[in-house]
Amino acid sequence: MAAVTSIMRAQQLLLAELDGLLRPHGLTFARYEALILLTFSRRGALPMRVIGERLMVHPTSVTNIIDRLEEQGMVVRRPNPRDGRGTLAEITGRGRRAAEEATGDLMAARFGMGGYGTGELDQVFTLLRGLRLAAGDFVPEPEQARGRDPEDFSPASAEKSS
Amino acid sequence: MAAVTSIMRAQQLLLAELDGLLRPHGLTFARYEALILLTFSRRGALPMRVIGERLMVHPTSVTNIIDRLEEQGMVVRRPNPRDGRGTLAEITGRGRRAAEEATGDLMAARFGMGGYGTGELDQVFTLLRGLRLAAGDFVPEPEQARGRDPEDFSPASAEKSS
DNA sequence: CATATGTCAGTCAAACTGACATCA
DNA sequence: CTGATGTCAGTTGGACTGACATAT
Repeated sequence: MAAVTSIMRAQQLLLAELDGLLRPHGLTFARYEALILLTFSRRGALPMRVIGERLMVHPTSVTNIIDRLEEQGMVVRRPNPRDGRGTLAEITGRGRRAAEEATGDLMAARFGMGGYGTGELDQVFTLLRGLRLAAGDFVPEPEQARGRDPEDFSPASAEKSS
Repeated sequence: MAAVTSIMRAQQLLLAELDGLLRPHGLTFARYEALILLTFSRRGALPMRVIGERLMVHPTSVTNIIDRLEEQGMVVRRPNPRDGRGTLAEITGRGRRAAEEATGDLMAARFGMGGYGTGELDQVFTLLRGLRLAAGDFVPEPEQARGRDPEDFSPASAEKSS
């Protein structure tokens, strides 16, 4: 139970700090995650369904998140040329700029994990990996290849399959 | 960033599972935490302010949580005899029963941490302890209920400055 | 007086259910 | 036809701000 409480509280504290850092950029962590996901996709665009899968959020939450990003001009909706039912969310120049600036601030604040060394950050990731995998989360490989972004290989395959 | 994402996602998945387990008991995790806190207090009653401190939640959130628990008859409000401004939240028999039954269900489900051994649970707690302490959270002493696992290698470093 | 406690009204972002139109 | 996709309307639980009454 102490472990569960630790995860809950750690998230609560982290989210408060990160949302505070993101607010000046007009973003919340949920919207920031979606923006980063689009940033790392090949074409800067992903089907709504894929965004929901990767971020593990409900379809209506994806609609909500993209609604807000679209109002802010950080994303535009386009019909999916490969699937008449589908909609693509595509990041705009303004979206890329916002993501870039926000990431700069987050990195300067060490993502709220100041005081943790590389080894410890690695332990956190590794320890929680099992929990995420058991729940069907898409978990990237542990980082080591610097040139390759671990989240960059999925969108294409997901698009073709639909 | 991967570590932060892991904490966020782990919490999201855990919370969904725990809330699902608690729903039949008419509880959410937030309300369950408050109930447990009262259970472990000496007199089964605590000032609202203390509840907010321990759970790291906003005063208005405490009001909200206690409102709901009171509507459910699991808690009653009493004036604090020691402070004319203050209010005590006191757990009722029904509240104790609900907490007990809910805890039974959670333990049966291993608090959503099935697949984790004692040593790993200990690592999670120890690793996140530094983050919580840095934010001023009230963190209990590490558990020694079961035999200590000599598995943790860098517990001290997580506690150090941050 | 200033400060602390708790509540109230209202806002906000998010997660959800159920229904639905559309298309594969 | 069934099933997948995305949206809409509405609800819920929680976090928050600002104002406030009351008491230390």
